[in-house]
Amino acid sequence: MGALNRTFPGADRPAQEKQAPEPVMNDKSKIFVVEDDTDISRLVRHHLEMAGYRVRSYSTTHGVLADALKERPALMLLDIMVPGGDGIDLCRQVRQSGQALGAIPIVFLTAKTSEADRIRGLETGADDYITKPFSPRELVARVKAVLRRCEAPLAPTVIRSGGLEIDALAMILTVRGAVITTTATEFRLLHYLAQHAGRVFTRDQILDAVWRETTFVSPRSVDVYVRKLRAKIEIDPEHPRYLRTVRGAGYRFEAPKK
Amino acid sequence: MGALNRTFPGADRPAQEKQAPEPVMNDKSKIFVVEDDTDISRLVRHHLEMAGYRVRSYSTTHGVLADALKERPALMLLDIMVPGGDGIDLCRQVRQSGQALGAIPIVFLTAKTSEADRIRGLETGADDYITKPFSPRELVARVKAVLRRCEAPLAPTVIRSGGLEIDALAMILTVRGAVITTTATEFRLLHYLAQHAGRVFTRDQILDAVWRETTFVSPRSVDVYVRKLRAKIEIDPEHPRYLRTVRGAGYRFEAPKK
DNA sequence: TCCACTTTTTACCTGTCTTTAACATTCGCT
DNA sequence: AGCGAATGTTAAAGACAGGTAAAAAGTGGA
Repeated sequence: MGALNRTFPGADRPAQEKQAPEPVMNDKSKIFVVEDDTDISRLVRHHLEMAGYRVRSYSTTHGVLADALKERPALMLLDIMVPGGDGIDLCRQVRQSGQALGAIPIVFLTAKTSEADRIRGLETGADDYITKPFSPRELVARVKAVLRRCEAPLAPTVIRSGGLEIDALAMILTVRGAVITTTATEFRLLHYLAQHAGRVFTRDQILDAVWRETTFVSPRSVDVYVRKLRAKIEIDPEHPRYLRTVRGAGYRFEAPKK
Repeated sequence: MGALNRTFPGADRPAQEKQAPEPVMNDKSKIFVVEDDTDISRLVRHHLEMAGYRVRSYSTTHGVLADALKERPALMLLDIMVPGGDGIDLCRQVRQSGQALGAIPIVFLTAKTSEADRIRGLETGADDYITKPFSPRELVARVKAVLRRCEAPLAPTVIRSGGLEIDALAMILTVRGAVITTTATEFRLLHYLAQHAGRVFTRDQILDAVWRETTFVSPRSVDVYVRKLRAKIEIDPEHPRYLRTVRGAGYRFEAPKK
């Protein structure tokens, strides 16, 4: 993905379409946290680090923008009220910083449940909004979710594999030339497995990745969806060649050899 | 709905890719539960056991820390209010116990929805927070999720050794160019031994590492699996060069020299 | 509201895997 | 060589994982 320069900046793009910052790759695991309450800051840092991110903390907005330009974090977590200019201002600055940072995902963090704040935050272009108190699980889940959402355009938008064409942006599945309709869950599942073709996932891992957070679903649901997908994509659903069962482990997507 | 509130019938603990045993190994399936309400305690125990965990219950915090140091559970579920010092204190002690236990995941359990408690709990370093009443499914799902998050995200690389290729991510075994199908247990066994090539393991050590903890299996089962593997990977199963028997001790994996 | 559709659970069925136990063989020792 | 212990081998019973279908539960629109 070494594309150097995409021709046009966000000019005619719909605002919400997260455009991958092509020119300079961000650091996929670095997260900036701007939060003045040191307890919360430590807490957040700890859990993000446990989840495998590298964290840089700030207690004011001072210097954040400059550092961000240099270090290109993957995401910013901003307390909506911090000394030295509040998070909303910072968010706005980031969004206006042009191509360099404009697309970076921003998540607000706040004790307030106030609708007004919430709306202001989202209007400035935040990607999500977490109100304190939050569980670490929720925090990490949402950070992951936002990153996942923003990652999609980075990955090739269309996965082509042995007669399948999975267009994630358009959510269109084409099987050997024919467009096949799928439900949202079916599509996400297929997309996820195909994206990591060759790797085995347990049902639990699949639930984590494909199902929405906060739902607690029996692992056997995965089986049901695999079956539905097989009916749609396999030449002979009795002898699946794309969606392989790995007995005792889970499922694996394979591109069948000719 | 005859089965009232069962979780998933004992079945579904997917054969998790048993990862390399890290320096200090906790007991991957043992959970401590500290809860004074015996009804809830029994309920929790029951559902965790159904999900394949071994549970040790306490009705006060007394002795918990000492036991934890000895038994190294994989996770602790603490009621936030228990007699004999509350769960938050215990959590803090655990977190301050240094390397030994400091990283152990802790999940709070509470009837309170009080914001204050919630924040206090999370600030002491809990990993999640479940408020009563909770559904058994949620309980199990969250415990699993926390454990999964804390697992070492070690990327098992492909092990290549004298004509064998053991790809743990894909769960594919290739022997001198040919893909060989294996059962999950066969694969885990081979993977484990190959990962620690050159070292002898007793049957009991192998059972501990490769079999799931909750089952009690005769050590001779190992012999049977070694035989199956030999049939699949050895050039001459009569004179094994990969899976060597160490009489009186156990087995050892070796990469045969050309 | 009803209807159509998606999601999720549940139960049953089948083929495969696991485990044990019995018997055979080999090894190390005296 | 002979003995006992450790390991190899085999087969069979039972457990279990996964496929499947159908019901139940949830959703959204007309």
